[in-house]
Amino acid sequence: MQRLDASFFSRPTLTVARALLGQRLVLGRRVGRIVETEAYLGPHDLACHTAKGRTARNEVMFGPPGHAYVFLVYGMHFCFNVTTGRGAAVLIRALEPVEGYSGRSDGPGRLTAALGITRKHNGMRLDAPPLWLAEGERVRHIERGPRIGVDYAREWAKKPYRFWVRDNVHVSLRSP
DNA sequence: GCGGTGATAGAT
DNA sequence: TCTATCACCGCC
Repeated sequence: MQRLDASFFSRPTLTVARALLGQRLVLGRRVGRIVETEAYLGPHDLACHTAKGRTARNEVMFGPPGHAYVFLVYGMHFCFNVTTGRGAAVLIRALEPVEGYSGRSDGPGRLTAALGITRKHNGMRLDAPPLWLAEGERVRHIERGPRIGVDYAREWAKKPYRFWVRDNVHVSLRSP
């Protein structure tokens, strides 16, 4: 499988969020195809963690693009993001299983559990094993809508920064 | 629709 | 130190 490299991640965050659809996320022998993403644009985006300033938790988002930003939410679920630099990142929300694991990987918490992604992967580069992204197949139809669970972000909550593969059954079910 | 769960950040 | 809050999920 062909690895995605720095030139892929060093583009505008919305571009990367769309381009990640159809690509493969690999951890060890486990492989999933990305079918749903959300863009978090940086400190000016009130839904983005970096909107509250630069902290130890979100530090990796200010580093070079193409690294993992992993955090724990609600005390039990890890969320996996791909950094795009300058305080921005793309949340991976759902995977279609390809090989190496069984069970569901629709939803940010479920996909990290399915692949075995935890806090220890935070800050890792994504262009080399064990955790990396590989070229997948082209996506025919992309749909977009508001991001999930960011109602606190006022007008930013309505912006259509969530992207998914049309009619794919592995897109997470929660309605906007 | 609501509770479980714990790290985080800001207040005290 | 205390407390509100949180890119969620599973069971009611």
